[in-house]
Amino acid sequence: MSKDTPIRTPQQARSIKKRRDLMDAAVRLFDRHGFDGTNAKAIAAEAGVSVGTFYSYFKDKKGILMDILAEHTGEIDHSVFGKLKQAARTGASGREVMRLAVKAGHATHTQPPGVLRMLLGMRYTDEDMRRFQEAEDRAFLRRLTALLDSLQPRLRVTDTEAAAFVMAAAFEEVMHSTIVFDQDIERERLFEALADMGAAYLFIDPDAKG
Amino acid sequence: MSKDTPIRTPQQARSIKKRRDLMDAAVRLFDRHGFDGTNAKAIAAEAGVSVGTFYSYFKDKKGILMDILAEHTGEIDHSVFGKLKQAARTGASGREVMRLAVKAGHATHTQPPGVLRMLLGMRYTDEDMRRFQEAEDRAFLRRLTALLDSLQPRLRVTDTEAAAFVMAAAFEEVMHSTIVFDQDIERERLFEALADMGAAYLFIDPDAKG
Amino acid sequence: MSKDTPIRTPQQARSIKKRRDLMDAAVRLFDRHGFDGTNAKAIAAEAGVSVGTFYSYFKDKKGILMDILAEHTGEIDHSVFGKLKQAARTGASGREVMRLAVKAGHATHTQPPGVLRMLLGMRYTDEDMRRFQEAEDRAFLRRLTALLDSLQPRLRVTDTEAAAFVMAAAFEEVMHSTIVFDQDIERERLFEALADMGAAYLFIDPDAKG
Amino acid sequence: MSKDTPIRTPQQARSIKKRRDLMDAAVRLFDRHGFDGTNAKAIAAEAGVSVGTFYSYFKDKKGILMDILAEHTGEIDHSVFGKLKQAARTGASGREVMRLAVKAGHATHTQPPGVLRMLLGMRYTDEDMRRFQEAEDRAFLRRLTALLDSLQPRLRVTDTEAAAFVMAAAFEEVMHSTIVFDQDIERERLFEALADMGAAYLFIDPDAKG
DNA sequence: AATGAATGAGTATTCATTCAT
DNA sequence: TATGAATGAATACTCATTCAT
Repeated sequence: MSKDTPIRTPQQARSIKKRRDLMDAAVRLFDRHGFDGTNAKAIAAEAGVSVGTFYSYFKDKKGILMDILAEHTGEIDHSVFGKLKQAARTGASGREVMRLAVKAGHATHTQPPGVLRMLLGMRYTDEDMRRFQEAEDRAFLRRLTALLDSLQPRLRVTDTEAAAFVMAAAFEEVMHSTIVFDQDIERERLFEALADMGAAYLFIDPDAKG
Repeated sequence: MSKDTPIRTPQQARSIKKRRDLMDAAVRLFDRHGFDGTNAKAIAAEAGVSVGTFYSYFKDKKGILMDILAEHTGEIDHSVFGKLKQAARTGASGREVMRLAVKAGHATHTQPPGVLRMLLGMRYTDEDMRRFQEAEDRAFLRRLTALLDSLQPRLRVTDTEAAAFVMAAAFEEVMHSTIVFDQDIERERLFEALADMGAAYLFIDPDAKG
Repeated sequence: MSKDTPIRTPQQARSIKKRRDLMDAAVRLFDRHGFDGTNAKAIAAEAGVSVGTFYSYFKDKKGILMDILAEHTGEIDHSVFGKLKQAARTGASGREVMRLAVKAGHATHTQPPGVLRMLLGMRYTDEDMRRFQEAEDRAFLRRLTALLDSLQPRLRVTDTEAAAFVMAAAFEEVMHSTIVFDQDIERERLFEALADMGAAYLFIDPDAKG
Repeated sequence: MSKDTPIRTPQQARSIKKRRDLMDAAVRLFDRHGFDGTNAKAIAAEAGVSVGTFYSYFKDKKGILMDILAEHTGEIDHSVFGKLKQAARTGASGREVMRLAVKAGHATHTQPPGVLRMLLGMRYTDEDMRRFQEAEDRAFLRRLTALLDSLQPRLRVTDTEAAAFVMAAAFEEVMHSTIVFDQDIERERLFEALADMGAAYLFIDPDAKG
């Protein structure tokens, strides 16, 4: 019931490496076989340790997933919004800002495709995952809305919150589609269309220098 | 695969009804508990028949899912594209066409939310599902591209294929989000933003009557 | 969550036999290895069926135990109290009644020693078991108290409830000891002492005919 | 068994304290969670040392239990039998002796209820435990028999060995019941009944002064 | 003396699917 | 046609114990 066994937060170099190894192994296997298709024993084996060791570093099979996830979070926003704000401030046109956004959005998706697929799937399947991503989405939307607000009065949209939502939706879906599904259309054309969409939708004069 | 007990394609009225009952039962349970959370025995029980009977109507647990899916397909395209083409031909403005599209797109999602969630999740999880939906998406894109082409020369986009993709992506994601996830923003505002996005992105003069 | 899979209550002869076989197998293994030392797979194997079958007849590993237990219950009280009341009514002396009681109490313990040991152990270990046996004990005490009351005015005890408790405690412990532990003293001497104790403790004149 | 790292028998003060701490910690946890519900790591943590240290003081998880047990042994007999013999020698009536016995028997159970429950359960479960307690019981019976013999010719029982067994059984069971199980009857009534039983059963004239 | 990281065997339970009746 | 009893593989997680440091 009230058992102890707290999860080890490694300080020693060897411990840190082992944790790293386990997470890398997990990413490898999740990428190949998905979450349900991967079991703790296999992760441990792939990392060259025993199951017991796995469970001393991670509370759960889901635990290691959340930890992997956490690594990919936070950096994202900073890089994306940082770049865009700076561009807007230094006189870039709406179209240029959107092209940057597409590039940044793409750069953001660093996970192996299989991992991304798994993550996306679990949004619909796993309650914790849904909550986690919902929180992330909300935070992202707040920042995007703020960014749009800061671009006024160059914008043609007035409900920036809704506009942010629609833009984020379009971006996400296009990004994910190009990564996890086979597409007939080359990625570059899609990215260009995406940037064009943003430029035409959001800006009064997409090509006017800021 | 090469089994000798082929799946019954029911001709008799009673058989047809039983098949119907099973599919309805499955939808009910999938909606409540998802795909993995529902077992064949439970579906049979909910439909008031035995597991054996279930397996004489459907090859698989996945089999019934695919059959359910198949029902919801085809009708969709017709209704959506039919309405839009007619509107465009009878002098609707770009904005009006987009508003119609949003409405139609929304009307298209007739499945119970839980079923939609399950379906969306399985896109990323199940190979067969992915293939099925990829095929559907491709067909949809072809028709949407054709629709856009038929709207020339009123459009500002030239790569209609890419534009169709981006529009479809935005629509899908917004629709799905509003159905399966909790949103802070009211649906109507999102729909209006979506229509506005399409109008501004696609059309040279969104408010000009066709 | 709300899965179905109700436990099969067998009507067909073959089913009944299988259930019987499983329970007999379980008794055999519980007797030899105790509850924790026996796993469902082993019970199934001993009964010549698969684990799956085990779980279609019993909810749980504890389920089969409770079912085994239930078999040994109820008959007990009837036989014991029936005999004693009749003896008292037909003029038996206090001592004769007590000798009967000892005999009946002993006859009541029909389980194999290992099973009894397991059951006794689980009283202290398993919450469900504790509750079950507490309920049984309470019922038993009520009946025993009533029996004593019906023997008035031949008794020297006045607080029949407490007397019943003490008598039951002594009986139980002696019975259990002689069955599950090694004793230096021959069982017959213990039984005679037990009857003598009851006679001297409860009755004003233990040897007076009723 | 033939390992070369023998269990430390502490001579230094610090060692003795550590051993004490571990045993106290174990008692605390055993009381709360039982034997199976407590693991070596938890005991070590509760005592503020490492698992390794635990295993340098005790051979086993069972080892610490046996050591705890050993502490509670021996003192018991002395106190109980000492008091009773003295009372009998100084003119107490049979009833008075029995009342003293009840009081002493009760005072003897100093362990926390959870510990007692665990111990009682393990009698039936663990071979070592059974042997240990069997040995204790035998020794206790020998002394009790001797005590009874010393009370002759005031006794009505002749087979003092069997009488001792029955009395011990009744005492033990009543004590344990009142400690580890919920009872409807107040302890005092049970204790009075117990004393009355002993008086009436053992003594020719329970109220005659010795 | 002390630490605590590492090991890995062990177990209850579910469920898709088959097939004898 | 229909039944539902039977199968058995597959999986997450715990914990007593060791031993290199």
